[in-house]
Amino acid sequence: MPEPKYQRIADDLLLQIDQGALRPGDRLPSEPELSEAYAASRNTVRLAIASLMNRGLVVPRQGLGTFVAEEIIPYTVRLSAEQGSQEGSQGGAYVSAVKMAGRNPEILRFVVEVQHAADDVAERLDIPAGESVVVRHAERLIDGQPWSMLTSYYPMDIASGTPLERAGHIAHGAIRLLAELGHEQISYRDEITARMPDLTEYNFFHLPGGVPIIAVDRTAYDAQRPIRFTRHIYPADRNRMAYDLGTLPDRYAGLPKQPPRPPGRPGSTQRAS
Amino acid sequence: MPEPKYQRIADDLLLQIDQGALRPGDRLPSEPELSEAYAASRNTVRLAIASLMNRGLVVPRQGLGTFVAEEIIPYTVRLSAEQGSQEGSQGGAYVSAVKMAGRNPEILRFVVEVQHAADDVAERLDIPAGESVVVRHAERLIDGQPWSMLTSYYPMDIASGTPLERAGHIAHGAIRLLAELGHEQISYRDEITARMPDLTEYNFFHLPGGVPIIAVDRTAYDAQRPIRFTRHIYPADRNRMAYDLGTLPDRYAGLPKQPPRPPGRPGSTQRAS
DNA sequence: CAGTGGTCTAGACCACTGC
DNA sequence: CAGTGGTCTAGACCACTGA
Repeated sequence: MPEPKYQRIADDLLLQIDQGALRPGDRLPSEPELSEAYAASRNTVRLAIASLMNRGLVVPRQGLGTFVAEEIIPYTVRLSAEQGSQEGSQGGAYVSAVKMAGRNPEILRFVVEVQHAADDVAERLDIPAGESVVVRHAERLIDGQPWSMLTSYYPMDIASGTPLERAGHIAHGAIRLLAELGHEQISYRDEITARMPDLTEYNFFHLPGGVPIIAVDRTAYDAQRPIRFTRHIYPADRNRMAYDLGTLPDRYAGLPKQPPRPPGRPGSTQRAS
Repeated sequence: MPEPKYQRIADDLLLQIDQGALRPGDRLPSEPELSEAYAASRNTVRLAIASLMNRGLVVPRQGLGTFVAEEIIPYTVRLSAEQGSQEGSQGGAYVSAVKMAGRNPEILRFVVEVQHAADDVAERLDIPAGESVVVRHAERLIDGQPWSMLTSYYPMDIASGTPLERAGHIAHGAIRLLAELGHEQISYRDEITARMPDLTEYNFFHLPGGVPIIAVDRTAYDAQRPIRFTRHIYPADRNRMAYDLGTLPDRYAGLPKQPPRPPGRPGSTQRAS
């Protein structure tokens, strides 16, 4: 048997989804129905469905059935700073950007603490591993939905004795505060990776199966040294990151309202089995 | 039973991996062994292992056993252009950048064709959907390993009658050629998303389970309009994207040689179940 | 209530690996 | 060859949902 039976079933369902016979929101045939239709045991049918779940194509709902995943309109996060208005982190920049997009931002579970720097944090801040750092953690919502988690790390010698090491919001944003402290942010490096979520992320974002997260690690510098390291975690199904480099022609400078369909390799909609 | 048995087994194995009792490359106990140890059926054990596979933590090898996934040192892709040396695509920029990192670049399956623009491509190029576009597709290797796939789309009126619509490499890179054609690239927008791989990507990259791909969609502009749209696909387990914005202090300007451990939420190594 | 997916068992045969 | 994971069956009981 060159093609396992469960894969044939999965391919068949996939085809129906791709061709539109099953549209987003539609219910799949129940497991007993599929079992009958393909002359397979229920376990085999479940294997097929599991492979679709792992790719985020279908979502099971207890007592109801299994449904083709709905398409989500991604929110575009602009990560390149316009001149003069550097992008903040916990600060007002996020709130105003989201409001401008006609959506409602909230901030949850704001936590401030002192930790020993892990290897990756220490390397970015150019301090010895294990050194104390001030950590500010926040969880953001948009329109009541969990949208991103972020954690900022400040070198102790910069944050110590400032509002940064105390809980609560920073009046005009952390970047402004850092500048007043003599550490004007003049550059940053972003490092972007993607992976499957860990348990915390999975729970916070209510992620369905088959949805990775995008991690944006931003190291901010003043003229001499790193002044802050921030890790943003975004669920990949409802976010996309954007960088504008150079000056775009005026009419293309805005962000698209209605983003086109999510990227795939055009001309082949087939998914991995 | 608040905790299903298969999840308890998965959590237990996860703990052993996190705590180092099982290190990368180690073989897990065989399924019959686990079945015995946890007083569970083999199917239940397999359920537990499947959940670890879906997160890319373990890799099964037929006839040998199931092994803890090896760590991979990611290659850092610098996506921000330095002034004066705009980043190319199929061109020499990639080859020289990789060589500079002491690795061996190759290009596979170079394909050039004319297609009708899909919605997303048409929107980026600001042309009507279905319009003809010149498509150039390439697959890249580094050190013999599949590393990225890229597809560039050119508006017909720009590429027509030029080397762009013919197969083969462009002498000094496509950007230089575009400039000579009167379309100097002065800016671009990158849009970054992540998702699970489709079948083509899965096969080309030899992806283990639980590894997403990163898609970088770059729209390049001259002073007036979009002149090219490029979609890069990178496997997320061996690549990270980097943007430098502003001028970094000299000693921090280079890319890190030995990247630190992959990002997670520091202080909690637990993964989703 | 009947129907759905979630969990679990106890078997079976196969293909592949290293010895 | 014996041991591994890959596939598959035919049952069972449960928790959850909507009517």
